[in-house]
Amino acid sequence: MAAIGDVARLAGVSKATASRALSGRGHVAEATRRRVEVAAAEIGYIASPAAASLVTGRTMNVGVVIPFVNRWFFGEVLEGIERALLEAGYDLTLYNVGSAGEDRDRVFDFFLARKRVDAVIAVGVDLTERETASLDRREKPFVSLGGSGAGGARLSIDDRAAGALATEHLLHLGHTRIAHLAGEGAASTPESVPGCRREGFLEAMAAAGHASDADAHIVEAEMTMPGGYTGALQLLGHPGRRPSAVFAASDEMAFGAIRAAERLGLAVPGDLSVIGVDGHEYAEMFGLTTIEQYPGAQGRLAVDVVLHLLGEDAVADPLPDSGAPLPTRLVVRSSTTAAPR
Amino acid sequence: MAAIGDVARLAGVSKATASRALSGRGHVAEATRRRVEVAAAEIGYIASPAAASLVTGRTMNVGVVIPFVNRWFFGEVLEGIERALLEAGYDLTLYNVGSAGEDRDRVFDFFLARKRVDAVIAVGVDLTERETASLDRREKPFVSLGGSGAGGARLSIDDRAAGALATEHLLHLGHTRIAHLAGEGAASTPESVPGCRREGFLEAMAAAGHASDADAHIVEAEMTMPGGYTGALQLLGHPGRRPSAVFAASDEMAFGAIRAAERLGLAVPGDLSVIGVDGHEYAEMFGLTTIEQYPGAQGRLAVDVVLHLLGEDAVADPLPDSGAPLPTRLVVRSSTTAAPR
DNA sequence: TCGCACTCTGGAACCGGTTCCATGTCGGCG
DNA sequence: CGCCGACATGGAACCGGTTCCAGAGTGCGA
Repeated sequence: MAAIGDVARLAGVSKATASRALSGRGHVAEATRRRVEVAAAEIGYIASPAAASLVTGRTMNVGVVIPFVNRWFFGEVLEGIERALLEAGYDLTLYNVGSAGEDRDRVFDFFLARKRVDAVIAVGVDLTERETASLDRREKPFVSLGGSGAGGARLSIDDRAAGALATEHLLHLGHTRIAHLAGEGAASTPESVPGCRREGFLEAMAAAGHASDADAHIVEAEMTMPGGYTGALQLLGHPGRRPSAVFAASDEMAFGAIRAAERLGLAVPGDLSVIGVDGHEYAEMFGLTTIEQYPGAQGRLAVDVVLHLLGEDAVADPLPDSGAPLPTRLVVRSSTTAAPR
Repeated sequence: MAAIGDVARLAGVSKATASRALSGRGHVAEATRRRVEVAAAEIGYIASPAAASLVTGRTMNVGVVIPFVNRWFFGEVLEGIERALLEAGYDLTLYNVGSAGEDRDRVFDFFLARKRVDAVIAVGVDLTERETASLDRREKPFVSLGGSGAGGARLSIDDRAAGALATEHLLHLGHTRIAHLAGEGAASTPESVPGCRREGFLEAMAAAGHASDADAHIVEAEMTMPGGYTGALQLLGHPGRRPSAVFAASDEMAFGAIRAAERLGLAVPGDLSVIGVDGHEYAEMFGLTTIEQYPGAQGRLAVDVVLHLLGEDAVADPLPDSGAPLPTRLVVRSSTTAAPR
């Protein structure tokens, strides 16, 4: 294998100069630099990142902890992160861990604690105190995107506001019997993403004077299409007090709800209005009204923040106010309409 | 930072012995090993992988090249790979690159060529000769899963047979006007995954004496739900010669086709039978008949092969015959039925 | 003309492990 | 009883870069 010593010898300089020439740090005469570069190209020299990180302490590698890759929001975030890291010359090490468990502990204690990553991005993970402490102790910067956990930078939309906005949209259309397809754990963990969206729903319903109705019309389910499907079947199963509108905690759930409604012979939006959250790429096809968030952009932003934390000065644009929620937008399509009188 | 020298000193042994004790290689007295372990735990010692790989040449890291993470098959494969690598103590570095382009060259020339990964798994990527040559030159083992490319281990289902099987299922049900929703590039690249499935379709149709019909009934589209939706609208748009069955190249396309049919007022399977390929987790919900493959298991298998190539002897079960296609299974649900007379 | 600052370069230490080789000890066997 | 081999351990080299420090050469202002 070609080492930097070989390059140096071929170029007739010392290892020190060769290193400076190739890395661009320190003073090297232009002619020398060129000679070194030619020599390096000639023998197909490739620097050993292991050797470099041994002395610099940087691995040029960012760990990403994410509970799913196969749900749209998460996949999209992951793609955004990947692209941004690639551009910055960083590698992305993937840790696909979900709920607490042996695997999760293993990742935090063994993989992340090792010196293989310079920083960590946690997507949709509610970090425990022990976990953030472990990261802090190793002085690893981390940002969490759409998940709770003290310490570190935190990025997320205002899920409470999103839930309220979606509900208000339905209220403005004249709906009063509005149901909510909540994500798992919404009731038990109010500070989680599904929890906040549920809170927003309850708040808006209460403000409109429908507090008592609201509680009874919440069903929790997996935030997937089948989850939304079975949840909606439950919600719509009692012909007597059937809701005229459903706020689904995610677009995938909303798709499932639409399908369930059609299965029951209910027209959307004629008999049932449906609104979701995400801005899923299939929303257009389903004609789904939704609160768009921009997961790809969120991923790229998380990378910006992390690079900034790492002291990478290439991050040109000033970061947005930390703490300010990420942008969302209500997009009205054909799945919501005025309540039948 | 605690280094192995500190551990050694605390335990009253040499660096060499400490290293042997912690890594488990070579002879160390049981009592000594215990002393070293206690010392390491006491000061919270964590080995530097950079230092280790500098001398051993192994990074305990596998690169995964994958064009999408947000399509079900790919996401599922990725999760399978991740889990298996984690169990084996390897890290997974993700390279999300699709079609040829600057990014792709950059990944192969810059990222993969660097010595950061011990091996590469390419999922659904048709490797160019230049790319495989580059990997070979660096002596990096690689396996490609569901993609073409000479050299290296190759894992995939028999896509031609899958296409034929799906078509035959429809033929057995008495359908004769069968359309095919093909994936992009099916016609132009016959050895690609969509290409093989299309070949299988044509073969089965020809064998049944419907060759002339078949050609006219193929539409290519993105292998996604909207792709299947718009493709199906095209296929079903001419009431005169409307097909009575559709073979979609992927389950996601099939879902889109089902939705398109319903949008057009066609009952599935009454007016239109639909079959897909994948065994998508939503197939049950849609009642979709499909050719199941097992992407999660495929991912794990790819890891087994790669670890075997790396000389990891922990791979217990003997690998299946290389070259033999991966298993598939026809699962009949409610989206296919006998052709209307 | 001298001195200072700045550029360019090489030597050498160092990062933190692994591994080769040498040394020493001990038990078993002929 | 002596020898051989297995086991246990330490010393030192080494992996391949980066960086500190020192020294040489150059240009410019006082």
